[in-house]
Amino acid sequence: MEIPSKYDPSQTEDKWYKLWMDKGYFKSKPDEREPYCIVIPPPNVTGVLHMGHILNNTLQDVLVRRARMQGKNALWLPGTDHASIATEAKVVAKLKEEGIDKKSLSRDNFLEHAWEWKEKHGGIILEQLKKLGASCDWDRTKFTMDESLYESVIDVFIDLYNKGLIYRGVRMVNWDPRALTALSDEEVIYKEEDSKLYYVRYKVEGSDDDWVTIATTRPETILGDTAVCVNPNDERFTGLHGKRVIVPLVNRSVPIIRDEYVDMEFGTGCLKITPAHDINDYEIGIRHRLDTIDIFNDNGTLSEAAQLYIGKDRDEVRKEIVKDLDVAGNMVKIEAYKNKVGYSERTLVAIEPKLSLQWFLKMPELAKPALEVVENDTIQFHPKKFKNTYRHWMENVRDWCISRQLWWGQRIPVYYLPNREMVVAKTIEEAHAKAMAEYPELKALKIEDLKQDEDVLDTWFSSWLWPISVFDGIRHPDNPDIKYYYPTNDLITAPEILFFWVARMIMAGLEYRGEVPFKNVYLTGIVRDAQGRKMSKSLGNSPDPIGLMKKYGADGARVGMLLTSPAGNDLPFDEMLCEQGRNFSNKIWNALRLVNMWEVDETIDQPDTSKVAVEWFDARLNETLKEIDDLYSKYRISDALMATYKLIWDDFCAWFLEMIKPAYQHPVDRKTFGQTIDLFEQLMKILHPFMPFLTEEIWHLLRQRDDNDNVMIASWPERKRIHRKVLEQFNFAKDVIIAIRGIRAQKNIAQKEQLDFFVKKNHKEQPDTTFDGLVSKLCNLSAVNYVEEKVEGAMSFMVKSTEFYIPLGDTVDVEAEINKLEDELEYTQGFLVAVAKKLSNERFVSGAPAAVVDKERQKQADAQNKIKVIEEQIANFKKQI
RNA sequence: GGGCAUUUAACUCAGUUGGUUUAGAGUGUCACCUUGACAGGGUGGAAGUCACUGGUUCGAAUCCAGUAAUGCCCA
Repeated sequence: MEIPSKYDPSQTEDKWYKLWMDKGYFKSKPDEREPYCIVIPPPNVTGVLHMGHILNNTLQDVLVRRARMQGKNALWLPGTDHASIATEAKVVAKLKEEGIDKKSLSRDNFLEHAWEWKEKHGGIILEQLKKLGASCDWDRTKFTMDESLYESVIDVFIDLYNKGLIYRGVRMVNWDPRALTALSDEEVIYKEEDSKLYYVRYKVEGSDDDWVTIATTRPETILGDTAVCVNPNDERFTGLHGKRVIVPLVNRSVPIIRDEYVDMEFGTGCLKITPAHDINDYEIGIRHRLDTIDIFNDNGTLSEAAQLYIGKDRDEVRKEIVKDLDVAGNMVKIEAYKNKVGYSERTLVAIEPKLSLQWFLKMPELAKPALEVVENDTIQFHPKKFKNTYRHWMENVRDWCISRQLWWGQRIPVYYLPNREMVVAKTIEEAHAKAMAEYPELKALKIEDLKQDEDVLDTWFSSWLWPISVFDGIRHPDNPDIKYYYPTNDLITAPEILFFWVARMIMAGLEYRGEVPFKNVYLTGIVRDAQGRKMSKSLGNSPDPIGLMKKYGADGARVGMLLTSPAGNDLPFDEMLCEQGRNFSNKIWNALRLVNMWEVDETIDQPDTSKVAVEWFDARLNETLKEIDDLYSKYRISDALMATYKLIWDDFCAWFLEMIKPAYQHPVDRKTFGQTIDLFEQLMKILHPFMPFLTEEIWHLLRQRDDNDNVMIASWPERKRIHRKVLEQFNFAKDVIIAIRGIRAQKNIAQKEQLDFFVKKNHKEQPDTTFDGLVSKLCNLSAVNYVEEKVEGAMSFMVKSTEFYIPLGDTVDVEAEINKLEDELEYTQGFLVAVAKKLSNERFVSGAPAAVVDKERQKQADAQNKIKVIEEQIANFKKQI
């Protein structure tokens, strides 16, 4: 059969993925084997695959495929989260396009639209993961709004409420005036921007012409001012203590208060205080018992409390109030100023700090044990440096605002009663019964009188249960799945969500299972473009992952992503890396073509050269396998890939196949052929986690296979004892071969021109001829001749302390040789000086360990010997001039 | 402003508790090779004051201090 010279992934990928699926190889159910489990960090249901997903999911697939090959019962459990804000925003936008206003819909009606949208678009990203080769157990796909997960979230809310960990409070929250919801700190993106600092003067009450000038970036909030604050140590303002000032435009009298929070250097040293609209002002307000005046409506327009500009948008009001303050004679000056403004991650509008009633989860009690398990390495972070970051956060943790003013999500199970009390219950019926029991005075209470909280829970309040709820371990803590798969093994995610996801999963795991949710956390880097910018949709700087897979093959893309992505380091992505991945595919493909086209002759014996070659490569494979296993155990995945890459490209293709290659149009012996196929198979197993499709294709082209003989379920190679001696022998031979090639290159001698070759015997030692045949074969030598004396007029070189000669007759350029030898002499002498200096140092000889000193002595002897030989050679050449 | 990292070849990175020749890899680059698996290839080169300054040590890319630049997190 004719095999094309280029590997074509489009011919293989879908075929093998389908076979793996049909065979049910991705499926897992509890049995007596050791489990290995990864739960996917659930991608946003609105999402499409981006480069970060490729990186993250390739890593997971590598780990899970290897674990499966190691005989573990491997489960990679997929799913998506409902992403309340993002999804709701998408659905609202879609309805708007259809001319439907969200406000005109009932809650249930809206949710119908949302579910419809989810059914239609929610699975895209999972389908894309299949293209990547992801070996997830798709039958177990979960969604954070599935009934069992939904109910788990509600159960947990009720439980934590009953434990006194959930409370309702007024807090300054990050308000998104477009999405009309509070956001967590993590959902706010701060951007530095050019804005302005406005200097506004307030008249001192009761004075004729005394003024106080404040500086602010937000003049529109003046309408909500309830104080002006100075630093008590600021001598400029001692005369103002106890006085009051008049807030411009609204003419409200407010006190001048003193607080050390005020930075005397900043602005005028005088700070206006708006407790309802600034977190710091809010805290000062509490300290000084100030009034709070909330001047904004939820949508960012001004409320009646503002007295002026009622109903106008905050941005509009800023422009108007600047003019009006100027007209009123209050505007002193305006300066250019850079400050940081928070924006909503989802809707991209500026965040409004706002006081509102929200639900909170107390963190300190939950955080303490969650810190402990990381400190004592029950959970290990890779790389370790994130332990510090984690500790810092956990020691300064703040209560978690878990309510969101949205519809898409788990609705808070709190019911308000006509008597302004509330009950927490799973259903309205239960709430009713509970209310009747708790408040006997509400005899006539009807179910309709109960009003459920309008808000839903933060999406992370679902995700933090993910490793438990996907196994239904909240509702049924003793079910076989949760008992078997929990704790899971590895979690692979981005450092950005270390706190608001990873940390909280650890808290939930300890709270609800009494056990950590995973043992290792691998933090990936962030995929950046060539200029170091984070890849994002808005910048449009991300390549299309599906396009990449088409162009370079899924295997090529996987290798490309992994090649330079050590854990925790950012990855400046370059398509060149995928090209390298694709080239690697092709290299392996062509190794297969070579082996496949050999004709096998049953009658010929195995040549010694092939026997030695097989011995060597087998040793080399085992040596590298040990290294690879070790790298995996340290989660150094890109290093494991590189070791695999070099084993295949350099050792197998460049060295081994050349060693055993029969002469042109000659057959190969049965034994060598069989051993080669065996070794090739081993390599495909080792490579399989990285390049699942290519390896499966090659596996089936290497020999006839039974129906269930697929590399995906083959067992990971067992390590054998490493034959060290043959590795050393090869390394020596390799140096000799490289030196001969160097001479060929330098002298422009074609490979097909045979060379004579002499080795000067070291008198004391019996020469080791093991690799002579291979040196001869690979370098096209007439023979390897051993001589007692140096060969005159020949090109020569040294490996260790052995001299080699290649007579080239007239073609030797004596002068060039002398120059080359003199360079080498100079280097070796320099080296010797360095070594000698060490050895002449009394304190080195007495202070350093004996082994180190011995090594230095050996180096010295080698160098001295080498210098002697080089000097002789130079002298010989000089005689010829 | 506070905290945590990072800085090694043109690029991306290794370099373990200080001692494996005067620091390695992959990619790129240069020269040669239209060799029969592969030009998506082969062979052979070049390329680094290990950010800087001091210190500790017989010995420092490695440990310590300071400086500078960059990144991330928090305020």
